[in-house]
Amino acid sequence: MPSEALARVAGGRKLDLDRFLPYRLSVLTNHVSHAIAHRYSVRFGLGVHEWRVMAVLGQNSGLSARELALRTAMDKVQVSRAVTRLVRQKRVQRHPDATDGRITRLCLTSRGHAIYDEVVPMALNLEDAFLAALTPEERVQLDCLVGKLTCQVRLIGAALPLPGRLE
Amino acid sequence: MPSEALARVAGGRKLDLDRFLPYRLSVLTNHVSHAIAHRYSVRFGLGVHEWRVMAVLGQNSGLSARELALRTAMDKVQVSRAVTRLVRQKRVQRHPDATDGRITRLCLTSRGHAIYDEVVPMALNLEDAFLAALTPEERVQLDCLVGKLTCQVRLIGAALPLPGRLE
DNA sequence: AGGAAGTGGTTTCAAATGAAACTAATTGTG
DNA sequence: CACAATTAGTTTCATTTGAAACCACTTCCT
Repeated sequence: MPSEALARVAGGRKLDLDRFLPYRLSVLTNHVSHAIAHRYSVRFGLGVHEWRVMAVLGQNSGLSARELALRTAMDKVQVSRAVTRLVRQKRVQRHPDATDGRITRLCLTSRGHAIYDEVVPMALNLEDAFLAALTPEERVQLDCLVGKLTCQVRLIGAALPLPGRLE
Repeated sequence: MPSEALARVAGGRKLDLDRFLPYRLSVLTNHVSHAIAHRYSVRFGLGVHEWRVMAVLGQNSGLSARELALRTAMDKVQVSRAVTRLVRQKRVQRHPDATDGRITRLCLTSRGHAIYDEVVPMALNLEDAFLAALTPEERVQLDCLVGKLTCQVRLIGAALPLPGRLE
């Protein structure tokens, strides 16, 4: 009875990390994020969160912090901090909202826009470089699969509050 | 000439975050990781890194910290800290290596194994829950695509040291 | 053998993070 | 109108993280 170097059985199945999808996804994503982040961080001193905020503002000027949080999947604290840094660097500007005193509307400064216009092609080129490994059909598949999984993970996440009711 | 609310053009293309693959992957992965981590963290006080170490040791007992780092895609500092915590909790044991005094070999304690045997089915069930969104063929596709992308990202990552030579 | 260079692993220190508390403005309600 | 309940956003504090410096041991080289 070989006692170790033998993965434990669980519900009849073993856990093999190299075939465990969440793990593989995580490794893949970390590498991708790092590769991209590395490029613009060395060039502009931009962190991931800062860049995300800029990316969304570049597309959609005048959002509030809360709206940013929704669109970036960051929480409001992260948004707040990223915006603070960006404002300090004069890459983003705050404008008080006309009708609601709690809200500040955010947009890129011209300086911010200049950076945006430089980073976007970097990001797109890097995306191209990754996708170069796939055929056009495979890219369509990927798009579809990621969409479905994202949708599914939201469903499951919604059911999460329940503690250990999985088994 | 509509000056804003109009994404800037970059090399002829706009950046639309919702269609930008690295971003979508990142959001997806974060949700998945969180969903899983949440479950075992509430139940066992296990962090992501600790669980990864345990997962690998459960499969392959007696690895060194460096080998763990390779298999988990964590760096050696993270491994060191995760192992320190796990040892403190008596979930992992260190054994000096017979022939190389720098190395310590690591393995799960019986206590660690018990946890492993409980977490594995949780993880597998959750994986099933995600994959339930896909047909069997789609799962095969996904497997293949993730493999190709992971391979590609390694290639690109290897070329990374070059600073801004992308454009 | 003996010192330089390399490796495994831990520690240190500054910066990033997350959760909860907090401020300020708004909305709702009696 | 006044006062509780919400919402936007910031701050605080304890913990985590990442990078570089740091030991201890081994290997390489002469």
